[in-house]
Amino acid sequence: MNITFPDGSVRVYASGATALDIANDISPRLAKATLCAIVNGDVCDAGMPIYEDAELRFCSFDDAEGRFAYRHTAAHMLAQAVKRLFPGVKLAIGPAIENGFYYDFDAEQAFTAEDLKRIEKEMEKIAGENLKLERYTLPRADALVKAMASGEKYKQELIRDLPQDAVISFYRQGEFTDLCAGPHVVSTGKVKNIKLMSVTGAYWRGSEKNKMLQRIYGTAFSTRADLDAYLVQLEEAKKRDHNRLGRELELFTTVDVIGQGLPILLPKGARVLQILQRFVEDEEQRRGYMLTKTPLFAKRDLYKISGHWDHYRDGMFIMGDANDEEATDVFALRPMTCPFQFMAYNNRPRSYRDLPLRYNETSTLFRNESSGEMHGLIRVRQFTLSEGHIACRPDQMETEFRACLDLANFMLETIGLSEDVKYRFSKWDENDTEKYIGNKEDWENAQNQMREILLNTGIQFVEADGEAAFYGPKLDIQIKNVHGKEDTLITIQVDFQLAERFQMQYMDADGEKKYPVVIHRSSIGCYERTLALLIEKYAGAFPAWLAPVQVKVLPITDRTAERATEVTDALLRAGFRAESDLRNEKIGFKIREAQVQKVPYMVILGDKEAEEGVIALRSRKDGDLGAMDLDTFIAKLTEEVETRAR
RNA sequence: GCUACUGUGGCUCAAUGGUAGAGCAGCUCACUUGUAAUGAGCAGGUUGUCAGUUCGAUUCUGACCAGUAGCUCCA
Repeated sequence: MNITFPDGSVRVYASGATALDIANDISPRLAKATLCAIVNGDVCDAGMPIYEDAELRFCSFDDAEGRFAYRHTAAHMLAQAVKRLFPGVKLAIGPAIENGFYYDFDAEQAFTAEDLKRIEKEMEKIAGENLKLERYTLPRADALVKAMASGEKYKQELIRDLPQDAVISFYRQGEFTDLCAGPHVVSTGKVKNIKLMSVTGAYWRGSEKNKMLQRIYGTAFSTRADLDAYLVQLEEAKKRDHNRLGRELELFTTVDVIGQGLPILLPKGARVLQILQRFVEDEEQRRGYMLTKTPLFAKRDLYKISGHWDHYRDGMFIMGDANDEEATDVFALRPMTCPFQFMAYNNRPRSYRDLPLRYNETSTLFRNESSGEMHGLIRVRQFTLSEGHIACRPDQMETEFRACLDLANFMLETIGLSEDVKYRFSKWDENDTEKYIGNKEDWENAQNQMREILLNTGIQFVEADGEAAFYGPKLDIQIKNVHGKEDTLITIQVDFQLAERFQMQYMDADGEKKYPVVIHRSSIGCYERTLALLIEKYAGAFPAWLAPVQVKVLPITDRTAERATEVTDALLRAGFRAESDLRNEKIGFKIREAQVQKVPYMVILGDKEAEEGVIALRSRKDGDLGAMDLDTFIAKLTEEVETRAR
C-alpha cells in the first residue's frame, strides 16, 4: 500500500503495517517520539494496523493530538492506580484537558493529600510495568453487560446514552479496562513525569442535580525538565495572584463583618479605578455617548417588564416580601442598568433621526452570587461597570456593533490586555428554553445576524451554546486569571426583545412606529475585575499612567527635606501623583520600600542635587538614570502618561 | 449552593490537650546616611465567632462567619 506523508513524499509498505512500524522504518528516534497518528485525517493509535493507501502523520508530544493521547493514557493510569489502592471506587470519566488530565471518581471517602502521593507512586509503578494498551470493540449490548458485571454504574449510564447500533471501544492495560474512544499511546511505559495536582469536587455530567464526585487533576510531560518548568511557572503565576498582591500592595481588602464579595477599595486601588473610569468616560464621550445617572434600585414592577423577575430573581437582592404579590413596596437592587436606561430612551417620543442613541453610565450593580462563587476582585457581589446601551435602527446595527467592538479593543489595547483575550460568540441553548425569553425563530434570526457581523469583522471567535444572556446572544471577550480560570471581561450583546417589552419605539421615515435594536455593551469590563487582571498582568507594577503613586521623592538627609517637599509640590501641581518620604532612614532603605511598592519613579535628593538645582532620577525598571532638571523629568513623565506608555 | 482544604498579633509563618513564639511592619532612642533592608529597646494576640467534649481547648467535635482550589452558576 502507498503511504503519503505530510511533505508529499510517498512510500510503499505491506498492508497491515502500523504507524509505529512505519515510524520505526524511518528512524527509531521517530518511533520513540510517536504517541499517536493521524491516518486520513482521523486521530488513532500508533499501533493500529493500516490496510489501504493512506495519508499518515505522526504525532509527538509537540502536537496537540500526541499530547492528548499521552495525557489521556495518564488518566487511565490514574484510574488504574486508584482501582488498585481503593477497589471500591467507581469510575466516571477521565479526559485529557488543556494542561493535563483529570479523572472523576465516586469514592466513599475523600482522597487526602497523602492518598494523592500514594496514587502517584502507584502510577509510576504502572509506568514501570510497561503494560501494553490493547484496544477492542464490543456491540452496545455486550458492552452494557460487561459494565453491569463490573458494577461500574457510571459507565453503564454512558453506554446507555449511546445509540443502539453503536460499536463501543475499550482499552485494556494489564488488569484494568476502561470504556474509551481513544486514542492512547502504545504502553504505559511511555508515560512518565506525572504529577497529581489536586483533588476537587465535580458533579457527575456537570449537573448540580447529580452526585458530586471527586476529581483528581494531574499533568504529565514528555520530559522531567518540562514538568519541572511547568510547576515553576505555576508557582510564578501564583505570585502574581491579584488576591495576594492586591492585598499586599494595599489596593483592596476584605472584612468579615461586611460580607462576602464586598471588597473595600483602599486609597491606592480606588485611585487606579478612578484613573480608568475617567479615561473610559472621556473616551465614551468622544465616541458620541450620552451619560445617564440612574437609580441603584427599583420596584419589582420594573424587573417584571424586563424579565429579570422571572429569569434572574435568585441573582438579585430584594427588599420587602417578594412572596407578597399584593405588596407595592417590594424593591430590588439593580443587577444591571438596561431597564433604567430604557426609561431614559422613553422620556419622549423618538424619531428615526434620533438614532442611534448611545447611553453610557458608570454603573454600580448588585448581584447575589452564590457563596462559593466569590473570588477576590474577580467575582464580587457589588461592582461597577462601564455600562452602555445603544438603540439603533436595523440598518445601523452592524456599524454600531463594530463601533462597540472597536471601543472594546481600543480599551484592551490601551490597558495592555489585548493579547490575553479570546472572543466567544455566546448563543442560547435551544434545549433549555426556560432560561430564555423569546421564541426559537427570534433567537435563530438574532444569532444568524450576529454571526454575519462577527464574520465580517474578521476576529477569531469560538461559538458556545448556552452562554447567551436571557434576552439575546452576545460576544464575550474572555480572559484567564493566573490560575487559568476564564471569565468574561467585556461583553457586547444584541437584543431584539427588550425594546418591545419596554415599548421603546421610534417613528420611522415611513411613518410607522418601530422597535429599535438594542445593543448592550461594556467598554472595559467591570472595574473591579479589570483591576484584578491588571494586577496579575503587571504583577502589581502598573505603567506610570495607571500607577496609584507615580513618583516617590526621597531626600537623603534632613538637609534636603525642604527641597524634597518643594519638588513633591511641583510634581503635584503638574498633575502627578507624588509623595515624599521624609523619614530619617538610609536612602537604600527608602529606595527598597519604593521598589517593593512598585512606584515607577524615584527622585533622589542629596546635597549635591540641591546645590546644583537638579534631581537624581531612578526608575523602577531601569535603576539609576542620573541627574536632570526637574522640568526635564516633568516633560518626560508627561509624555509617558499622555501616551499611556506601558 | 456543592466537594475539599484553610483561619494564630497589621503582614508572612512557627508551636502545643496544661491559656502561645519568630521575622517584617508599628512605636521610642541613637545614627544624617548616595541608589533594594543601620542598630538597640518597647509594645502588640481571650489563636475567626459561638457552642460542645474535657479537671483543663488555641489544639478534639459541631454550627456559623471568612478565605482558597474546583464543580455548578455567571445578565
